[in-house]
Amino acid sequence: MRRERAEREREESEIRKGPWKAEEDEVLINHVKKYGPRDWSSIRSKGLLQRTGKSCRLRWVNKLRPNLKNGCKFSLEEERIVIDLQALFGNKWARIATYLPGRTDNDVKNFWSSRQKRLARILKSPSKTQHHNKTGNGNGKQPLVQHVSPLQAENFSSPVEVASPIMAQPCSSSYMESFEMVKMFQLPELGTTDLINFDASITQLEFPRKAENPSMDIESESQNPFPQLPQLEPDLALSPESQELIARLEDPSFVEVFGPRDLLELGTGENLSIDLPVLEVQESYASNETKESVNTVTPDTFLDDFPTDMFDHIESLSPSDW
DNA sequence: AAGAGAGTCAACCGCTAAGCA
DNA sequence: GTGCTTAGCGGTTGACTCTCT
Repeated sequence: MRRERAEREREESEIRKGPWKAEEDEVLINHVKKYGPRDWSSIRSKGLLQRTGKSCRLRWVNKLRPNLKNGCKFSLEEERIVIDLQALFGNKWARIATYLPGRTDNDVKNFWSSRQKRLARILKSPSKTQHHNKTGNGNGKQPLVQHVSPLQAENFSSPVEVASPIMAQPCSSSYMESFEMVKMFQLPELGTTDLINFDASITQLEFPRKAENPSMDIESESQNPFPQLPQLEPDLALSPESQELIARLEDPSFVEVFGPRDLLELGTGENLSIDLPVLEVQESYASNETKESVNTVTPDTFLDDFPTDMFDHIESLSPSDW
């Protein structure tokens, strides 16, 4: 018994852990070249590497595999895809990653957990948000958000608004950066009083063709398979938790963190849709399985991090309040 | 300049399903 | 049918870097 354990310990001590060296990578690559991405455990049994097969596989899948977008931040389009597919599939990172060429499940998972952390941090920091309200340009009288009736909310699904203007920048930046971009526009020139028109204005700046001819997207949108959030009953009593969250939504820092698109999602529930750039997506959405998923949004979706009643009172942003 | 906190990334761990003897 | 091995997946952790105060 004791000998067995000692032997096991000795064996385990021979297993290398931690960061991979370039030489190890080379050995692993050579192995894959010879035998293909399989027989991972044989790498150790042949004495090529002191790594477990599991570790070898992971290294290959996450770092050494060809065509990986290593060191490249998620583009806005990729972010949008992850967000929407997470709402659809739940934490099925490997599955979501199949819609993102060059991305691994680990990438997706890391992206999502970062996002969740950011969200958690924002929701936990009332002091900071209060500070913003006091020191910001606004006098605090004008609400950051305006009430949107269910009827108005329906209009939010216009093609222009659905196709966010600052998407589709390969290998670009996060929501924060894109929001910086938005802020760079001279807001008064946009001559709008609500975010929807504001959004459309940016669309005109960036994608004039699309803005001139919104019907370009109608077709794709009508096929849009992504889940639409259910219309919630207005005038429901808010839980204290929701009231606090709504108070924070009025804070510009919330927008800075999640970006206007996220706020739109929260505000209307009509924007949980994207123009999917990747192949199989449309196809798979047509499947029965996916149709089911659409109707049963998983409990761990981004939106489910919020109390359900809070959406009743979320309203659209006025650019002048930014 | 230094420390704290946040963000990012790579790697490990535990669990499960599939394949096989 | 059962048990073992392997591959794959999702959760978690820890090191490192960046940013802010």
